[in-house]
Amino acid sequence: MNIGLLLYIPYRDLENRIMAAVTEAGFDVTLAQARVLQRIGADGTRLTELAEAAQVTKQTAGFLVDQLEKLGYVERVPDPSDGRARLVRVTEKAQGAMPVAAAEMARIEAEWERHIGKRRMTALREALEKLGEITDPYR
Amino acid sequence: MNIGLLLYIPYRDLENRIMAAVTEAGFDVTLAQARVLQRIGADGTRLTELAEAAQVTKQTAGFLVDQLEKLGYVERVPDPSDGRARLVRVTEKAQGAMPVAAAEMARIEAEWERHIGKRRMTALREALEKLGEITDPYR
DNA sequence: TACTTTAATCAGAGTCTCTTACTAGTTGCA
DNA sequence: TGCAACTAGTAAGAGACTCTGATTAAAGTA
Repeated sequence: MNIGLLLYIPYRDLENRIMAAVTEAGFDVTLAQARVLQRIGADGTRLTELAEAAQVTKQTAGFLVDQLEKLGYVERVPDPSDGRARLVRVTEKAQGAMPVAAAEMARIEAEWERHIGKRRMTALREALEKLGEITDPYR
Repeated sequence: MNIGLLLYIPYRDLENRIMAAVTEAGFDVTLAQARVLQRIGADGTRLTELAEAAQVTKQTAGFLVDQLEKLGYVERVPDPSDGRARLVRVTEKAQGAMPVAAAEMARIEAEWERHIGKRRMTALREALEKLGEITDPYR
């Protein structure tokens, strides 16, 4: 079976379940918004960096940040080190969603490990991390 | 690092490269169209099955098949076993694209194996296949 | 100061996907 | 047989996402 599909199937399952858990907990974000939200660092992140990390154009990232801002999940503050730039930061509201996502992720990982075994799970992680070295464009 | 991202990064790289190779070879299909095209079986596949396999609604699948039909990559023929249904089949034109995609995929897999080693690659496949048992909704 | 680059935004369009509602053909069962 | 329930597919319309191209403002540089 096609390695692409093999990678995609569990990824999609994970993503769907995490989104469902977050939505269930009352946080109303879309998948695209979540993908951006996820990349925002603790001290705030510039839009351009966000766009690169999420692999979308700056326009798209800006569009999504606009929505997140309206929903109260992020705020834009001036970047003290560069007058042109602004830092996107997550608000307290968004921080409430993080543990929900993390808990669901932990639950899924535990399930996966139970099904394929601890050894295979470790091997999976190791192989993927090594693969990231040549497939991650932002590293 | 987040297992979801770990899965997604190589997947995305693979997909991007295959799409680039197919486009380069003169086949003008979009990603969404390719995702549907990929699932069509040798004897044709019903729209509903296609929608399920690609995890989109019937309407979306129909929309994409319409486009593929206009582009000459697929054709719809009556399903002899059910008067309501039609079978979507790939045309000769589309069959020309398959080897291009397959060749690029083989090239990528070889690269990956060179980087992470034969043993890890085997372990990766094995883990993913086992994971598919619980994460593939269409199995 | 003038030129080049970079961060972000604006305007507009195209693509993808969904929900709801519908038509037509099939199947199960009284 | 005849009808209710189901299934395959389509239609209409809206919303979400993403892109290209152009613009503004601030830095950096010669």
